[in-house]
Amino acid sequence: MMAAEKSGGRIPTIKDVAKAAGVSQATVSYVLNNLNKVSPEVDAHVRRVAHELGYSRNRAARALKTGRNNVIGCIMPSLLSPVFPEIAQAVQQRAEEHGFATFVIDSGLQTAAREAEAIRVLADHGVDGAIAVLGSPRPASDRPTLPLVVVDQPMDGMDAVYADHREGGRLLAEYAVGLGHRRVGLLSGLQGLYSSRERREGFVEAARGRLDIAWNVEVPLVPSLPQEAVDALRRGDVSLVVCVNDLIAMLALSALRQARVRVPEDVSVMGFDDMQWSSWPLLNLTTVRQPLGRLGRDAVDLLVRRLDAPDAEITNIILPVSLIERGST
Amino acid sequence: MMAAEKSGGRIPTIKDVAKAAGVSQATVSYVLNNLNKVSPEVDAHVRRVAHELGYSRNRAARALKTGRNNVIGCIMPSLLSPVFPEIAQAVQQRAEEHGFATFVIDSGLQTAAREAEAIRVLADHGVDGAIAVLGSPRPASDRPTLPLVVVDQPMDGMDAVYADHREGGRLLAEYAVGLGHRRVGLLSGLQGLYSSRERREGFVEAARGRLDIAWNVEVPLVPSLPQEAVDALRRGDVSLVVCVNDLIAMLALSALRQARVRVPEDVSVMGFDDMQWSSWPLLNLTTVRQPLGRLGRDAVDLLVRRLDAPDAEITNIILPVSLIERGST
DNA sequence: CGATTTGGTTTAAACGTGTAAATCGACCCT
DNA sequence: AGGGTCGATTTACACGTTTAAACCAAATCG
Repeated sequence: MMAAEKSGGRIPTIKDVAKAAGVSQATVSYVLNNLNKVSPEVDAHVRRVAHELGYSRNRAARALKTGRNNVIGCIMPSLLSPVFPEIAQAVQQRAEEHGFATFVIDSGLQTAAREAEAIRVLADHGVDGAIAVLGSPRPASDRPTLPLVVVDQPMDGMDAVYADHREGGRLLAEYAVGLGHRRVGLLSGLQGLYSSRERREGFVEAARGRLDIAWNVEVPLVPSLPQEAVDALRRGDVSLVVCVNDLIAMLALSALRQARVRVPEDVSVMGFDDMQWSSWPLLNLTTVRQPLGRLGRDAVDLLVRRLDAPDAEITNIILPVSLIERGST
Repeated sequence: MMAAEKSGGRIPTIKDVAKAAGVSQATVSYVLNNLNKVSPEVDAHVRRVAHELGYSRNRAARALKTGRNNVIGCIMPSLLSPVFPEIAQAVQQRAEEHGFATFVIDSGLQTAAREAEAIRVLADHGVDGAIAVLGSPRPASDRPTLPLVVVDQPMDGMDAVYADHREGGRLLAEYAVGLGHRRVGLLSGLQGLYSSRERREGFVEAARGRLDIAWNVEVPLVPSLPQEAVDALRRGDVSLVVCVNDLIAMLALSALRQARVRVPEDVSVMGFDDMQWSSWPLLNLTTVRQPLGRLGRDAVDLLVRRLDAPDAEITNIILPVSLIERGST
């Protein structure tokens, strides 16, 4: 009742507020942008009138003028894996602290084309920048015109933040040796992905001469194991299975369960990521933790910095990882 | 090289294109909006020039004129539970088919305030409408000025699409009776939530006189079980535990595992949702499937219909559910 | 053959905002 | 008292589009 109605149901503009308050549009604009250019009494009055009218600034118009939308994008290859939502959540929270809203986009798994598309859509829809977990090595520089912070891998000419995957692989190997394992199997990720490659190489390097890698199956990102992997697990010729990430570890646990192989009595399993569920008793997964929250937060900080200073020098942030011992080993 | 540069590095506007093509802005606009108002040869020429210049329409400006942003919001109480991402993914895909981009927002679990905030943010940021899974019963009608389609529950005066939760509860009860269970425990959801309430009531109604409900613990949405629930599970005085959703079923399985209770030998477990993981051997959960994908798709269809016809009559879509038998019973 | 239609194109006015520059008073100083 | 300062406010233009209305030639018609 008190609000709206005044101008015949139309949505109020700055002009309406100005008229109602008996000042100019500029004054209203100054007030609402918190530039303290106006006297306290006028300020208060304008604010009251604006509130009474239920006025809110039109984003399109202000974006048009300022070239800023205060929206950032967050491109994730999937929301179905639990890892990415954890990052996305951190991104969103930090972005909000900076006054940005977050636009989460699921770019899907068939990397190259859809990622470029996602970037294009974001740019078309006027976001200020984006943080992205990319599958493809290069971001199809078709439209380089969108400030991007890459997460989970370094990339030429771009800000990036990622965990020390190689060190994580090393930690897993050291721990396995310490536990007295000798023959191990690897469920590695697609070697086209930086993180998968690094993790595997870190492990293999540290394992050299101390662990026998009986087999090594490359598992794609889809949430099911290839038959080859299932066969390998069934073979029972290793005392430890090292997985490129917790999701695959979970699939491995599933497959082992189905094959009636006990964990950790018959075989041990290790993962990577320490996603939220890994600590649950049902999984209870020994794993390498990468600080997913910090990954997202640091990425946002980096992006905001870049938006403020487009010519700042490129920054790479490498985050530490740590081994989490649980019941699967 | 061929692109840009021409106007000194500045990002090209419609004016630049017009000048370069030797026509008026209006003509360019007509061409690029696919209104066929211009002759084929001019059309082709304008397109070529626009492409050469690397021109793309400025969203802020066109939003300013048209009042349409071609963006919809998708408000989810969490992305960490696997159910919501499944819906969100469906929403995004369908929205894209309609030419809308999707803005996923994690409203968090502490319902009321943050949901209103999410709606406000979306409205402020100029989305055309939103589809929302709400925790609170009423959407804080502070700012009703955003077309909303509610998912997972009906709501006065709004389009909604949701599964037949009550029928789902009934199915669970029938199935339990058929299996010969007698004493059951309930891990129900917050009774403030429509879906939780309906599921429980459907079950209780159909169970009346045929099943004894030994206990009933209300579990909040956080991903851990309250002590009371764990104690009840440990008591071992029931042959079946019925959970309000698969995530809680998963927690229950975890707790049972920790207590060294075997499933389904010692006790059976049933869930609700049929989220992606429930079919995995590790869980292998008997559950009621609600068509998560259709939920999202229908919601989007409803929303675009409303955007095109703001005065269309309110529609409620109720989707069927079905029982999925697996190994946990 | 002049008047009317028609299709293609342009002109020009919005859309709602931000902000530099101009304006306006009130106040101070010599 | 008159010129100068300074702070508060307004004027007025720009941002990049869309689109109704005007325009103009060429084709059509009575």
